[in-house]
Amino acid sequence: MSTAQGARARARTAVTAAIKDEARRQLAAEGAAKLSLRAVARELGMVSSALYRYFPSRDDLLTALIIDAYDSLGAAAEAAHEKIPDADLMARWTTTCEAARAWALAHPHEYALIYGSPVPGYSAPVTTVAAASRVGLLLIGIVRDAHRGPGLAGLSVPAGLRPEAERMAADLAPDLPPGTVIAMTAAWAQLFGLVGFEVFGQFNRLVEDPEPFFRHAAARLAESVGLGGS
Amino acid sequence: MSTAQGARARARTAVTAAIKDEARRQLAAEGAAKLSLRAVARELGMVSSALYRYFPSRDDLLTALIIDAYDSLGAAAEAAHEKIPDADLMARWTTTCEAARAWALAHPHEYALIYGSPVPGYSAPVTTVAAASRVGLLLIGIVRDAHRGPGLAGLSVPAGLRPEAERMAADLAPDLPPGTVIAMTAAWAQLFGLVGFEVFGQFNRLVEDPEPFFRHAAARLAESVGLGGS
DNA sequence: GTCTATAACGAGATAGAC
DNA sequence: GTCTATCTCGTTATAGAC
Repeated sequence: MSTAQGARARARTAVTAAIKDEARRQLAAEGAAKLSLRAVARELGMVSSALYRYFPSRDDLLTALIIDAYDSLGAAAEAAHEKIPDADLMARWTTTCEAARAWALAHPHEYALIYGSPVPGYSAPVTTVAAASRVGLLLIGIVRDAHRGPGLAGLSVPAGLRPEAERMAADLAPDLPPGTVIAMTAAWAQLFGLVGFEVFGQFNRLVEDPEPFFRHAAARLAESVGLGGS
Repeated sequence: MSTAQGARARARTAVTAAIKDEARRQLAAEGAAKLSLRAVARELGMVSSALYRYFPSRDDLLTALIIDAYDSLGAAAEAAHEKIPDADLMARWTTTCEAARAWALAHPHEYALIYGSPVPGYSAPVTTVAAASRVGLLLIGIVRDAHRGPGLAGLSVPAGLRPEAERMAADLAPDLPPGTVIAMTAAWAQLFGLVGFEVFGQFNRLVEDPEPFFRHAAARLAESVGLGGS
């Protein structure tokens, strides 16, 4: 794709990338709320109006950064996951979780952008959901493979949650038991609860060596969706 | 205490409260990053320098808002918890979790302030930790009571986590088994992972009725620290 | 002593004329 | 695309009212 580009298109992608790089730098320094097209332009030696040829608005630049962050996280998780043998379900799960944690620690400001407080006045468009789902889909795939093997019992759900569980299963993974889909959704949120607490400093002065702590918590999360022990 | 106040002191608390109220309003509208002393003063019909009689700096105002938020959350959780009979450990746990969720949904911007992305350039002082620990202490108390009863087995920890587990137990709850302390810390982070995903909209278009979903997840969290079933 | 108001600083954002 | 005049901000020094 990039080899087939003309010079004009190549220049355009280069400038687009430079804009996003500078925007990410500002994200780290000032936070998403203060991201300003003018400041990005100034730092790049451009005039602010020139930026509008690349991003029609500040919100569109934000959306691009969000999609990039989700994709970067998703790609990191997928790359780590691919190296594990298909049969080792538990290792596939924990490796994926650890890759998500490692990415978040390496990119705390982009992590804050996608899993932190919403940016005031900004509402993410539907265009972001595909990228946002990548880690979740990876985890679903692992649990799906576990259910292909010998009889793995579905997890139970209380009566009041039954309709929601069935609706969610139909939406997300019709081949999985509803109780498992519920447990996976919770595990997904809980995984990012653990990651967020570490990245945002909530564990400071409390957990001294977060890596083995996280490793253990991720393994227990796997059990909560029916993988491994329990 | 407040009845023994003179007129001077009463006026001072009233102005302090008005400043914080207005600051909270701006928090909701613009986010913590854009909290401005001048804007608060303007809205109150004061001059910005007058605010320095009440808060020595913008960061001190932020700190006060953070402590207030933690205390408000803690008080809500404690009030809900108090109504449950001591013997019903599972209900004490789930009620506390549900109170935290309800508070977060009712105060999303204050929730973002304490559990969302860090405010750029601001670092929370140690003064905040007492208020920040209230919910955690509540949960520890429940599990402690569970261990007072008949033989409740401690949870296992892998060898690599053993030293950390023992250090954390010594710090947080010397009377609880180290594995349980680890599990509780993870459950605490996971609880706010669930709450945060809902408050920040990550469950939009995914979980239609979050209340029974959360109720079930909180009950399963209780099991993960050794309460009830499992 | 306790407060509020005026004025100013240095730094940065912004809007509009050119 | 550039320049300038006018905003904002946090913060301080100072002077005066109660």
